[in-house]
Amino acid sequence: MVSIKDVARHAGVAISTVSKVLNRYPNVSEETKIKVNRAVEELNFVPNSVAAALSSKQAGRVALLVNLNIKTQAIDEINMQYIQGAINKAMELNLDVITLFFSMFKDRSLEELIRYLQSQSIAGIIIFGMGREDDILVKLAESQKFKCVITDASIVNENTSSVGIDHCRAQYDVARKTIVENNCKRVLYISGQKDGYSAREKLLGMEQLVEEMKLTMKVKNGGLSELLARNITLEYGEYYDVVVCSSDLMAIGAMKALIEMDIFRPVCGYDGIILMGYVGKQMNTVRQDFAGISAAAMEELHQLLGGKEGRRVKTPYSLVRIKYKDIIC
Amino acid sequence: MVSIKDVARHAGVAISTVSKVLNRYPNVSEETKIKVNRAVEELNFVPNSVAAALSSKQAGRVALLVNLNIKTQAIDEINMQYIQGAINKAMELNLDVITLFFSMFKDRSLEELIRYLQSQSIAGIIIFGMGREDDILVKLAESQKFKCVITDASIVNENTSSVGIDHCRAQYDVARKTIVENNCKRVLYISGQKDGYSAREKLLGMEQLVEEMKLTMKVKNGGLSELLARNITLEYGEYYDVVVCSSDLMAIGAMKALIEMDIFRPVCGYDGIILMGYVGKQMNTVRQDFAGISAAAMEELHQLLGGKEGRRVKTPYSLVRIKYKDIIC
DNA sequence: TTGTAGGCGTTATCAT
DNA sequence: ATGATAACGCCTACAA
Repeated sequence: MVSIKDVARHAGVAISTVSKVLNRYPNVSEETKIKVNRAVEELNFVPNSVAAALSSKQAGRVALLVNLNIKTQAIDEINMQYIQGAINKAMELNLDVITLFFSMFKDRSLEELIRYLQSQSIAGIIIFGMGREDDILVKLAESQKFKCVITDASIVNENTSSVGIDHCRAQYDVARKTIVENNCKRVLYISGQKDGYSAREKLLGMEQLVEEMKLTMKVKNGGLSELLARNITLEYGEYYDVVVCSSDLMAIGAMKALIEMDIFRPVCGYDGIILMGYVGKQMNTVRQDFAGISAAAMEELHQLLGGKEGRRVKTPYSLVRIKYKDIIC
Repeated sequence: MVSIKDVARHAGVAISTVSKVLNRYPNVSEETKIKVNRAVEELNFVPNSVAAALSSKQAGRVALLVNLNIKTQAIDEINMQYIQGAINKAMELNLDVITLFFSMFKDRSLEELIRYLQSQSIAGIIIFGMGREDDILVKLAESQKFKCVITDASIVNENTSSVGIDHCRAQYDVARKTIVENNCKRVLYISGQKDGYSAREKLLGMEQLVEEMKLTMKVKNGGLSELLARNITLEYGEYYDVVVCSSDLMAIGAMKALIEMDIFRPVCGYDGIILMGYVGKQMNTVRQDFAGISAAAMEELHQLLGGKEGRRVKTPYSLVRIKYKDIIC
């Protein structure tokens, strides 16, 4: 393996000089820069990121914490895009990434988790799909031991940013569109995890809408479960004009139930997953660009690692209907 | 951060002694082992794997190479299970993992790829879902610069193992079952990527079956594309008794086409993905335990890193029908 | 502006 | 059986 030492020798300068050039320090003459860069080229030198990570605590090792729910593989799509977007952006930014799953820490303490991350020389973490029930992770962010970016939540402090779409507005938008299109009055709203961060925001959006349009609304907690949403719909569906769901999976459960009941009610979902195209009936939904969100999260983490303060970053969304013909290829 | 040095001091021994205890070297007295382990406990010491990786080339850093096809997110399920199974097993075995995607190396040379992996101190790699067209990866395995495990292929050499189910038998089994159940004679077989490793094996299984049962068979290349399978079925479906597909996605495409054509033909798939439950019509398919396969792959890589020779590892499979009711939760 | 040298936390090779 | 000590490859004061 060709090391910085070889480059230094080849270029006729000191090791530290090479390091400075590589890390774009000021106070290096154009001339030596060129010498060094040529040596790098000629030797095909690629810096060893492991050594870099060991040497400086600043080095960008990043952990992805993914909330992988084994039971609903249908939404692996979302996590996969999260992972993909993050890793690709990380490569661009020259950050090293390790991927971890919530389940790995289910019965570990906060301290253990922190020690594990430290043993991996992790400087920053991104948490995907955290809910209120994942209290270790909430505490992890609040401990501020690491730079931290969270999607779909709203913890913000000096070392923590949140990235994601405006759930309140998005939920409002998609529900309004569906309701107006179908001229509905009585809304059955199947919400997500109780006490989830985004669940609260979405509910807020619904309440605004209800007030504004003078609707009536029944709220049931579907726990992000397709089955629960199905059962709720079987029980209450016929008494309402529209079923608004805070996730596509629940929307699918609701729609399948309605089809079985042989009654028509418009249903709208939330997320924009491909699976929506396989259900037969089209529904309005909110398309989030998950890969984009996680790329933005990585970018934001990069900023935090560079010393910037935590903040809230809003990402764009759009309203769509997903058709089978559009998604197959 | 508490380091090996602290442990040494706390236990009243030398650093190297601690290291020996931690890595289960022989020639350490019971007494000192106990002393050291107590110190480890008391200080909550967790070894820094980055430093270990830097110090010893043996250290187990592993790269996952995943073939992520952005266009067919429906099968992210498979890759997600691969990733999950591998990472969980790696944690068990104390191996560090980084995840990479084929797309990152699309227009890079083999040498660049090797250098990149070396710069990450990677000792072993697992390649998921490689096809013949990914020639860089084939060369990567053949270069033997790293210990290597491959799923769904069959490169085996001193430093390379292959892990996966017996595609020839599995394809034979699922097709036979479907054909016998429906008493078919004329088979339309939609195969996968031309020249893919597993595609060849599956075709072999079909040819055996055709000969054995005295069937006639037309083989069309569906390129693992739902759309292509759909079009093939639209064109040829009616002239055959059964449509055998070498992937679930293609089976779904075929089934949807048949439903549109309003004719019934049994269809069978391959992989056992959840999406099969959303199509409405049940089909026979081969269920592979992808997480199990990748766990086995990681285990095998661990063996290779420990000095064992490459080999072929067969994993189990089963024939199933996936029903909507079974998969929702 | 450039170079020297110490350190990051381990592992591994020697002596002892 | 145990302990110094030199790597591993890089970063970064600090000195020149």
